[in-house]
Amino acid sequence: MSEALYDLSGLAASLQAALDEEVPPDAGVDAPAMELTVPTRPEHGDVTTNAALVAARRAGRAPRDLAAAVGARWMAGPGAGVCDRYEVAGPGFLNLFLADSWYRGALQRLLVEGGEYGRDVLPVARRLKMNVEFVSVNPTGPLHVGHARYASYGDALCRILAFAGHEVTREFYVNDHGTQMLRFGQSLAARYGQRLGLDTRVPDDGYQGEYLLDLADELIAAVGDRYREALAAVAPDVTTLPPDVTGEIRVWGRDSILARFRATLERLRVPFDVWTPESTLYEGGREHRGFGGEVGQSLADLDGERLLYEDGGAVWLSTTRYGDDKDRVLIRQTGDPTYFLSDIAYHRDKMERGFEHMIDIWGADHHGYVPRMKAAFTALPPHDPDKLELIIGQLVNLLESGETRRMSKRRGDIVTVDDLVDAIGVDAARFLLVGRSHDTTLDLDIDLAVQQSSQNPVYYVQYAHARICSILRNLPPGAGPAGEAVPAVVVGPYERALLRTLARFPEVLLGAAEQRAPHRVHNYLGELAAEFHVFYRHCRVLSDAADVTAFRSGLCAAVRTTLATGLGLLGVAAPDSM
RNA sequence: GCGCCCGUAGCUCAGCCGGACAGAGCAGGGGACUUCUAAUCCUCAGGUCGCAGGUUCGAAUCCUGCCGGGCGCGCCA
Repeated sequence: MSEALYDLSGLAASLQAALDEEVPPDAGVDAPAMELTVPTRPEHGDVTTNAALVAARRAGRAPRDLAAAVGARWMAGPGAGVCDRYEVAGPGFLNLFLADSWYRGALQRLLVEGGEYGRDVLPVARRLKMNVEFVSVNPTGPLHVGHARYASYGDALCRILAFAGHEVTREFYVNDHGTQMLRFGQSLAARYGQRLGLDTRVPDDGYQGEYLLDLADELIAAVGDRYREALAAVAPDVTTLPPDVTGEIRVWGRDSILARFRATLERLRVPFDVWTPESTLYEGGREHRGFGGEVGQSLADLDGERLLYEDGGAVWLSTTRYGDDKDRVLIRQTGDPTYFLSDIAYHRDKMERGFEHMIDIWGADHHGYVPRMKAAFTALPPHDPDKLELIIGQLVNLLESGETRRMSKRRGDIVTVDDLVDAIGVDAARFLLVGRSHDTTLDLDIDLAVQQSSQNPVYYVQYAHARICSILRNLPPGAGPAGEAVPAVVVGPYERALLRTLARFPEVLLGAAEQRAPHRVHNYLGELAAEFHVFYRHCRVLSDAADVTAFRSGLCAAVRTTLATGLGLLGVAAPDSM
């Protein structure tokens, strides 16, 4: 029997072949794909397929008759060695009751694949050179818990996409060019002045947060009173400072905050490959409409497409040509570029870097921006909207003992990522934040999270891993899984259940990657851990029978490896002991 | 007003590219530690899948319309 049969996709392929022999596929018709699943109810078999239901119409046969025919054909062929019996049930399901030999073969596969189990589930043809951009916060203040969600989601997604076979570059776009940065620089300058005893004031529309006082202290430590005179000359109004002074302060502040970002994200186990500052998009290159760099090139491209026009002293892009509901300004009346123009240049830059697919992860408060970004992207060569995928993550509602708490960075009223990690730890935070679909608003009650952190489901999963490590440590010498050899023991119900769950892992990963849904891995790990804990309660691993010990410890090793792989994909540690 | 997301057990949410009597965690009731880690296991209780239509052999899942909540609709980012 070929090794390929000992996993779900192998079984599915052989059943598909039997179906195709029974009902030759119609080249012209795109039939819905058959599915092979592990049913929740044991009487529905070890695995079940809807193949006959899906093909019945095309075959012009009754689903139950077709299921019986496919079952008989399959059992006479590839199923003979791995399946005890089959049943036709319900409207036409084909339920398979697998033999011990299949389970032993499945375990053997798991042991052979080890830590590689589940890797590269994507067919080669569908693997892409991808860029995933996420977090991308203005460097004007600390990262708050909302950012922690996108960081955790984006990071887990990147890990999953890469594990599934894509080549992934993780990127942080730094908005360091616009009005908000200007206000940030002025606010920092004012705080710096205050620390030097001047009566400089933070502008009304500036950043009032106290963290800028800390930053001002650091600035003094770095440059002393270098800007004192300039500030004293304009006090209390910092908005009239010479541009070179605010510029220097702004850049220093930006770099200082970016350094903090890096430290916090590293702590959260969210690494980035590339940090692209918006300001660099304006540097170098030939000028067009007064702008150099990637920005100038983008303007030239769009002019080439005849999509730019002037109105009211501003330069507009005709995004309506590509489905937006109104045109958008790229260059303001004042001559200043809009954020949108930078963003267009940024995406042009990513395309030039050769990515076959780009994912941007944005917060729901930016979703209104999607049509114009799509339109602009499509307007640029190669005019392919499918290369850009915009994922909108819903927001985090911060609750305080049941009451919604509003956060505002400019007011400085925030709960930071570091606060969260201090309170509940990285593992609990990451597991909590990717446990739900990105499409659902997440209610986060910090007090409750702290209170409940000890019963966070993450420990349930980690405990299963630690338990297995302990068991394997207690194995007498030579009693462990004997390499890849799986003894011919009878496979009991708990072992079977565990192996079926293990067998689902590649499909779970594929679904998580395709649907951009890390929470599927999260949920799967809970199921696998539960299945293991049940097995542990009912089956003694270290037994007197050498073959049983070898089989069960092999099974444990496979569970441990899969747990470790899955936890790793979520950025959560897999401890050897707890 | 228009657009996007959500509405499933007391709470927080899975399931949603159609499939067999709707799942988990937490909270609640009752049990199990001379045994490889009790951060565990077993068990009980708990639901008009927001409402109403439609498509289908089959709808929590797809379509339409309502209702409720969140977020947007700047020459801010």
